[in-house]
Amino acid sequence: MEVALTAVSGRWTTLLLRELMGGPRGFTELRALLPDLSPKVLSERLHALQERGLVTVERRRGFPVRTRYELTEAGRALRALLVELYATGERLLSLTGAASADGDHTSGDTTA
Amino acid sequence: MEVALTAVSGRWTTLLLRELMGGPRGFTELRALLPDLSPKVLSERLHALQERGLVTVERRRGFPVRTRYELTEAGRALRALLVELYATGERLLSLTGAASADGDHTSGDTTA
DNA sequence: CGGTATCCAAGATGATACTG
DNA sequence: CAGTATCATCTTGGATACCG
Repeated sequence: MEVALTAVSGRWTTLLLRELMGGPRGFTELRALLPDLSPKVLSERLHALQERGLVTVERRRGFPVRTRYELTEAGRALRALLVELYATGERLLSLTGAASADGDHTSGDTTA
Repeated sequence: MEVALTAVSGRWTTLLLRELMGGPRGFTELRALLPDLSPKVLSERLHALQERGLVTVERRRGFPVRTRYELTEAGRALRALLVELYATGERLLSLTGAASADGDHTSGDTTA
């Protein structure tokens, strides 16, 4: 559990992984997707993900420089965990009586 | 995802939840189960879990004082997440080439 | 038994500015 | 475009001692 928790822990990490699940992204592109994430922290997260073997980087020489961050198979293996985090979050919100975080799908039934 | 992640984040939190999954426990009992967890941090975790509605406390007057910490329904709703954390951890370990944490079910192939 | 109060060391995070 | 360097600060976790 430690390794899984470490993989997704740290502020912005889950959001960053979520963006990468949608396909390869560049540095500035990620900055735009996550506007409140400072370049320093983004850089740190990306390096951490690389060290854990969850992300690979591909650099295209030329001008301007192009970089692509892409999930490895191990990185993609986190999808089920992210889904479970989301599902558990929803369950918690309904059990503890808070409002849903995004659109209104608390309507009929959140018990499923 | 934030709420689910918050629920299980923090050092010792998953281990603490794991113990509580086994049934109600007392403070000193938890200390014994998690020897390296200081009383201050245990106290903090327990309060945090209460604030999030994941744990309830029952105090028995008399002597000596008896306290029982018990998971609420919301707290028990975390079981699936803990299981997924474990499963994802295992998957990560085999994909990134580390040794398995428990029994050997890495048999097939770690060379890829 | 069941905690709380203090103090301290480390790490995480963020703002800002600068480089290739 | 794609980062790194620096600095200040907030948050965590742990050791220890003490209280009801």
